[in-house]
Amino acid sequence: MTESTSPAPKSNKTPARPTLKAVRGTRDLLPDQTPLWNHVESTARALFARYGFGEIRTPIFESTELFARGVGEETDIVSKEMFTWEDRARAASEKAQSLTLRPESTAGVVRAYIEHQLGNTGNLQKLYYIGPQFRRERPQRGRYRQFWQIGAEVIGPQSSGSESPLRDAEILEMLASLLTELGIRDWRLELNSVGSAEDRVRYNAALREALAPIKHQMCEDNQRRAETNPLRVLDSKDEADQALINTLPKIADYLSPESKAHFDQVLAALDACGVPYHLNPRLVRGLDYYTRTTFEFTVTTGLGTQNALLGGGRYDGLSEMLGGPRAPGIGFAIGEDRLILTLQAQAEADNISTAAPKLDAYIAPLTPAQNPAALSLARELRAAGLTVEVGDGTFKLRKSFDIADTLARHIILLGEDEAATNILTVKTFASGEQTKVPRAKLAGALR
RNA sequence: GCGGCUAUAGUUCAGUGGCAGAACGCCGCUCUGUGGCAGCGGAUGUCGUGGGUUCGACCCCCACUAGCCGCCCCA
Repeated sequence: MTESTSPAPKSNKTPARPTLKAVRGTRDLLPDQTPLWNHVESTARALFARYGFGEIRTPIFESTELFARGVGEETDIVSKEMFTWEDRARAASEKAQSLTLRPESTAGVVRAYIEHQLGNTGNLQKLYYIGPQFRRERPQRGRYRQFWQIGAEVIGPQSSGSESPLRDAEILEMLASLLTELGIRDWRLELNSVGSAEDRVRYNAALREALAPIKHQMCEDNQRRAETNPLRVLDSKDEADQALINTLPKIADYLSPESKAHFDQVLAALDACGVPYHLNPRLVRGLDYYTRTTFEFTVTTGLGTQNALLGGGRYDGLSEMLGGPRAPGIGFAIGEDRLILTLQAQAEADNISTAAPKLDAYIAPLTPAQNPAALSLARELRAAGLTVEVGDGTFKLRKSFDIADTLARHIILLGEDEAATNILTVKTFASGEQTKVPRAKLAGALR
């Protein structure tokens, strides 16, 4: 912070500088918001630790090619939603390269897994991350250009058990526990298997064949999807097309015996844990890398049309797509912004405040002469672990009380008497009780 | 990227082609070491930005920007 010692004289003629604002789709989280964010994040961290996950922090930008190869060139995310720029070479030893703000984190995590040869440990890697992601979409409630995801990946060589249906079920059970622990009430788990890469090829062919004679009866979007990505037709919300969509072949009928057995074991483990789910044969994910188990948790409170709270699935071929060893994996990403919106909407419905808790004490020096002693007392109490704010001796007592009541549970009056005797006057707002407390016993009395 | 709605005080919102408003909040006083209630008083602001129409625009028109809703997409 720099202090301006010689303020320029203000002239009425000086045109005001244009106000700078957070750019479209980004926002500031102010101190009235961040306690809830921190609560969500610390709850997630503690829970992930119980499941043996460790935190990974990957760069916020990566080479564009990573996302092109990992997420898929043809996906909307890569083809039209990325913040990409050309980073020019600055020296002969540097190469110009295309860089991109990460639109999701799984590709980066798998890149790190390959780069650091984490598979060579032979152990299953359980990694989680919390951080911002960037997509150039039209902003809306629950959809921002910089948004936050809390995600986790389970990945490793086959010998580590990374392909086991137990991993899928463990992830889903963990998510159910997290949402429950956070107090999300009306979550719903939608579950599907999109099969192995080979299953998908056969299913896609069947879909195209089934769509060919009927697609012209569908809406424009679905006609386009029928050509470019038939799976996405299943996702369509177009009401008029629903009847036709229901006649299309089901992915379940195209799963190989292995894929089906895998999925059945996932379901069996979920049943054993008592985690409720809804099979949704039309649940397909937008990223190319998903295979077999795919899922989505939705909520009905607070999000409007953006009701997907989190999504994820298995990505058995992603490592190879990025030039790495065979390393099956499964992961998810929670839309933290949406999670917060849901919690806030619930709190509002319940008439519960999400405000930060009050400070333990507010110290009110009664005259400016008491200011130094007030700060010294604050230092002592803070060192003892209390949360403390200090007023100012120029404030009138009434103002001190007003401020103190909005901020803190107790007010400590520090005037000449108190300074002389080292016995402080403490008033508790909740009870209205006022007592004299020796300085040495103050910290204990305020807890 | 497409369509619709919206933008006025710190906040929530009224408002009329002719002086910019209310409530809450904020500040002061009544009240010099005991607040919250009450009474009285006070300050709020480029009426989102830029153009246009008009004697005159916060109001009508256009463009832009941003937010919200739906689509698309996704978390």
